[in-house]
Amino acid sequence: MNYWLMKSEPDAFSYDDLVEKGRAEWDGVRNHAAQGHMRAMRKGDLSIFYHSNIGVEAVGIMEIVGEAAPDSTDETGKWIAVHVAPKEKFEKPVTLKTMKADPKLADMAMIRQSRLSVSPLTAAEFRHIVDLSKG
DNA sequence: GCCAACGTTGGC
DNA sequence: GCCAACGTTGGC
Repeated sequence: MNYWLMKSEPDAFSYDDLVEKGRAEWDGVRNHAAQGHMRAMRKGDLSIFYHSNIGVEAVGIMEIVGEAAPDSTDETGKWIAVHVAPKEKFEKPVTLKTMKADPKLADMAMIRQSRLSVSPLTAAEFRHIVDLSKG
């Protein structure tokens, strides 16, 4: 099982939007590094849902429920998307500030390369973020 | 193939 | 709104 972190601007698509839909295509990713990570995702993998720009915090966990398939919003046929479902909303979001200040998270791919919209997490990083969300 | 110009992302 | 990081485009 692998762990991931995926970003979305909440005014475009928030964790609550995902809860409401029950399942969604994670589309619109147009970056090769991010695409590579999505291709490596397998059913049952877990991902942190992160709100960029507004909130700037990790807000919950989602599960990968559908592996790489053509992105329905892409007409070129070059890009893929995965399907995700909500798993657990954090009681207390974990802010970027908190993550940046935590030495256990200093090597997080997203912190080292802030613009990467889909990034891998180690199991330890994932568990630590979940722990932080419980206060 | 190099690199400058430009566009986008995302934190602050 | 500003700016840094980074990706893409296009001239040469």
